[in-house]
Amino acid sequence: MPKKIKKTKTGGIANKPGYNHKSIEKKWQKAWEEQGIFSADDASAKTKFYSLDMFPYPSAYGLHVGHFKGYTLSDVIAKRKMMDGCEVLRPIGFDAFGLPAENFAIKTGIHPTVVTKKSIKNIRRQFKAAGLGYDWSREVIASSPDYYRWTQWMFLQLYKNGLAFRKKAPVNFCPSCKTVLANEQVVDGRCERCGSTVAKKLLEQWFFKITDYAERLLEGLDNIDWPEKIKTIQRNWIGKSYGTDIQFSFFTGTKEGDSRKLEVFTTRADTLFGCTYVVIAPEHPILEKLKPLISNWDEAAAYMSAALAKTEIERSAEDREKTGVELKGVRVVNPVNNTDLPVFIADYVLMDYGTGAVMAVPAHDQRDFLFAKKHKLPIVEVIKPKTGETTLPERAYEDYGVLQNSEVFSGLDSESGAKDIAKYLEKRGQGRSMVHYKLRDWLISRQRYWGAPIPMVICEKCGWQPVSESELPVLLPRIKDFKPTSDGKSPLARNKAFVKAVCPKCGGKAERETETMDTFVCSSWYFFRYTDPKNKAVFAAPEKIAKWLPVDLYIGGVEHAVLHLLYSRFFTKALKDFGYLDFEEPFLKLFSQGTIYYQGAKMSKSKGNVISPDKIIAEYGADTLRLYELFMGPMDQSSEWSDNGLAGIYRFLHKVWHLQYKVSDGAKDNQDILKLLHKTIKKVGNDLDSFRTNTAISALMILANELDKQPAVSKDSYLKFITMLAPMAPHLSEELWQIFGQEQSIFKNKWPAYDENLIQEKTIFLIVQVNGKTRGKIEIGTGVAEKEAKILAKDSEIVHKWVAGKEIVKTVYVPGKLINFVIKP
RNA sequence: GUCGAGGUGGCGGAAUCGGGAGACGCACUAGCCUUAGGAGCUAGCGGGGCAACCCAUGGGAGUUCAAAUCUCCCCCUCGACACCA
Repeated sequence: MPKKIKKTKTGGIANKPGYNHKSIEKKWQKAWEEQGIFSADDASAKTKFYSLDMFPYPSAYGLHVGHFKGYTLSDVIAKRKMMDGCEVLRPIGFDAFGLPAENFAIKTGIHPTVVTKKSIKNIRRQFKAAGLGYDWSREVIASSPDYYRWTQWMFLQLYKNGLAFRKKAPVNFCPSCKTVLANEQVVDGRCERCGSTVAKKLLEQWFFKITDYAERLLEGLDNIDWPEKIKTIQRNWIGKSYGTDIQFSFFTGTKEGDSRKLEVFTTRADTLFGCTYVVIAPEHPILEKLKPLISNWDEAAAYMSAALAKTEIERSAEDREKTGVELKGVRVVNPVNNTDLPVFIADYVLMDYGTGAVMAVPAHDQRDFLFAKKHKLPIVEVIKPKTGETTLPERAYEDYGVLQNSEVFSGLDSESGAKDIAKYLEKRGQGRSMVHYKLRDWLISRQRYWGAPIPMVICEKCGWQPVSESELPVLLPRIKDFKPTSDGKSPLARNKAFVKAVCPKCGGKAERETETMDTFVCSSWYFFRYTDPKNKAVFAAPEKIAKWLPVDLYIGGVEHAVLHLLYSRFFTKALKDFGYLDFEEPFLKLFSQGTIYYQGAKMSKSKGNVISPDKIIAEYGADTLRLYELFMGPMDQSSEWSDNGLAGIYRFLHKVWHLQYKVSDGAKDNQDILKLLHKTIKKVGNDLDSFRTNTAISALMILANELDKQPAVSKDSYLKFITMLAPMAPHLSEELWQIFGQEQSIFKNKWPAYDENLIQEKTIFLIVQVNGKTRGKIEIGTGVAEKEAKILAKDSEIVHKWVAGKEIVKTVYVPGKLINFVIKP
């Protein structure tokens, strides 16, 4: 339990009202909404600014304070932009389909429709209570038919352009959620949602061909202002590698050989002479064709089915144990030296990367090394380390070096030798330079109820047919029995009325697809819909898209680095190719807020360490919560929640409130105060521009402390101070603004400008160092020249004391900063 | 293992360009005020030393008149990926 927090009393000066967040926050939230202060005007001629927050999934538990860090930051930036004269689009909605709502519904027995509606209402209330300035007129809810109609439309566009297709493949299946999952949703072999161990199943499913866009998804990263960290995660996920596809022909003992070829992929063609066997993935389709040649087929077949039955965890848990079976009766020929080599199947080779087969070079690849040791296969060393030191025979030597035992290539540097060997193979039609990616196609089918139905029907005669666009949406029926089953079928398959369909092509008997789409499909395009959320003719009118997009600032958690953020980029590129857009990167600038930890762990319902904003807001107010989260530290760093930290912020807001009683029209500020004020305006502006809210607040605290020491404060200075505070503590600032008789909202007011002349110092303190150690400072005029400064410094007591007659061998002068005398010891 | 981010008081952090280390806030200590204090105000608050001063930004070396900041090596923490050929 959080310990009791020290509270500041709300009273203060006799007969004058104290700071009461409860009354002012509710009042302004209502007023802003009624006046539409934060609504975007499509017709505005001002510079547009599209500020996007990742829309939340409507958790039944509501949001915790950790969620508000990002939302608050973007709210501050958006409000600042407004005050800078921009027309700001700041929408919000709910990612309402998907497993969290559905799993909660299954647990409680309440229908997902009901759960979702209730959860949305609660989170909407939380957003409003935090003073987040969203344009509620543009709210989108992904589970509502006028939204998912367009999700289905998106599917159809992808289908028509060959980017949505069915494929039978080993897919990830979560036994607890009873559905297949995308690669990106499997973390460490476990379901991202429930943590169950994911099984492999061979199923025919719907995929989006994101792999077609691998290169563009990679290239696009170079031109967007995203954190390097997230770009790196995406680059690694796409996983481009350059290498060579090499063809090994099968050796049958005859001169003609066999017309069938085995293609392997390698990034190390330089090691080809060291290849002593080849390995094929157990799922490789070529095995079926080789069956007649394989004398130990039963043994091989047993290994294949065992490999398929293994989960990712089992397969990687056996990390060092390299199992496999030799395919007796099959051998291949190394194209460079015509030696014939044995062929193995082993599950350390993956089907869905490269060609699903590798050339094994035990001397120079650790995995092959372990396998060769275990199966007593020859190890041929073809690279001599340049340094003369080798890791063999303990382990494979994997670095580059000088080629040996490689016929004409011996003696070459192995890194360039790889290119020479690749060229040699290419000339003879036995290989080619090739690029492979780790990225795999996006599996979007889900055997679950709570999602957008896939708009396809299967006809007995015509096969799979898309539902006509005019028939959309394919409505998700409200069924009572929405629980998933283990038979691999969607709950919708049990609903006869839904399944029954007519073929759009021949008009004959057909059946509707009963699977629903991955919820990440819904979130891949929602930022377009915000620009035109009620349009019934198109997903968003072209002129609205042109007006607002791309998104200027997207703030959200790093957890979507390879999920939502990759999928959305893919959708945008595809829509551009279909002719709907003229840009292909949706989010120009991305910022990822750090996680808030509590009691040493990420806040989560399951760990029981969540802090609800409701409680904090009730006790201290939204402004305190906001300011505290902005003050905790750099916004991109994770930090630990501290109950005590709130108190300091609460005190600061009280101070700001009570300062109003020192303000009078007649009061004039002295030069020091004016200088500090203008310095603060400059600093807060710069800090907010670079999201350094912690130092911006610090600067405002310093100014407040100084103002508090004055007997009186001018109205002008106070209002400027309040204006700077407004994006961060909107309620208090608006209230004070109002108290001083301002008519329009503070957010319609301009961000204050600073006067450079007022900031200019007339004198500076020149730091005096002796041998690089600071020994004091002297006050001199800013215009003082080097020569004069030196004389003044030498004349000072500091130098007299520390130099004391010793010889000055060198003087370093940094204008306006310091002077350093280097003396003989 | 690979890649990425980081390591500064009792704590969160500041130092934006290589130029006074510790801003601002929390916690703590003393005093004032108060019927009371979990309020407010004043002062103190990295370590050592009576002091002059000395030491100090994970550890070690280096560059420099000058290093939290730059270079090299090492240690630790967190995050991402992880049999990717």
